[in-house]
Amino acid sequence: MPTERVGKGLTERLQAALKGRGQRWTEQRQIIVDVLAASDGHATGAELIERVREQDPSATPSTVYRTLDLLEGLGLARHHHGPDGRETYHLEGTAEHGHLHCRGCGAEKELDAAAAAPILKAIRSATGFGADLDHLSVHGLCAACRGAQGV
Amino acid sequence: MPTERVGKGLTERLQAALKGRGQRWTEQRQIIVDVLAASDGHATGAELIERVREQDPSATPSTVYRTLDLLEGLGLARHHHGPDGRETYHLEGTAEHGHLHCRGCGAEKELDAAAAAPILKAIRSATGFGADLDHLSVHGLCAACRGAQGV
DNA sequence: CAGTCTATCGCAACATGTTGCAATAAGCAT
DNA sequence: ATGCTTATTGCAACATGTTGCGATAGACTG
Repeated sequence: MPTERVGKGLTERLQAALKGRGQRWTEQRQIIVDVLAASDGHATGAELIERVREQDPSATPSTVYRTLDLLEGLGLARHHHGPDGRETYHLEGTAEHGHLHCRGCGAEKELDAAAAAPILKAIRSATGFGADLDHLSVHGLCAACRGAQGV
Repeated sequence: MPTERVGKGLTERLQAALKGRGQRWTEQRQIIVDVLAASDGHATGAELIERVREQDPSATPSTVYRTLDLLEGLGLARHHHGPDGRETYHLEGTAEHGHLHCRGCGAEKELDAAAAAPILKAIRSATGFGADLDHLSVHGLCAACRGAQGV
């Protein structure tokens, strides 16, 4: 449980992608990818920074955020905004999913691709938009809270 | 064009609501409500602060944000998060609506209640959630950008 | 009208991100 | 190996919000 290193495959894919664009592979980037892989659910920027600093105290927030941007540019990481506007990050590879935030009980549920399909379809036919499931955050009342409030 | 004051009705409703809870009506709150009413679309916190300061240079961010929280607690104002995590605020009374952000061209469109109805319905039947249209932000690609990218 | 209670205000510090700039160091060429 | 180019880093400053605290000032009491 482990400080488990991310599979070789990912690191090498990354290295290759960077090289192709004239960019560089550094120890810090390795650490950030590892941390991201280890916190495979969602992690806020602050959490990531803290964990990266455990392995390299010299790391600074700007480096971490810039690396996250880079990883997003490469399609290897994603971020989305929580109900409070804070961001959470995760590695691509986790199944794409949206989020449901209940303002009644504070619960947060994931919305997987299958469940989301009809929603994305409705968005598309109503608006023409092809929605990003990873950026879809729905705020509202869950079934239980709706019942409790008699809505 | 007008520095137009908000209708008497609203101010008085506010005053009454506050008094009932042992809270107070102040000049600053009047100004903030006026500013919010004048910028009836959406305004970010920073914009609101700037406009409030035009009328009362002594106003501070904390006061403005705390007043906005208060107004939200009274159900008189709302906020939601933009694509960059920044918040935007508006007075209740503006028609409830969601937002569509295109990551291709950067366009931002409003999603009115009629267009959103099938979407909310799909969310409800897929998840049991009763979604808040005011907090619904969809990120994705608009029809034009999807075409351009051949998606 | 003076006194009291306490909501509200302004300030200062903090939290999370973002950005500009100079110093460092990765990767290539010789 | 050595040097060169320039991507990356660290720092410091900034932007947007949030929070704690002492001072101010509303609103009610006598």
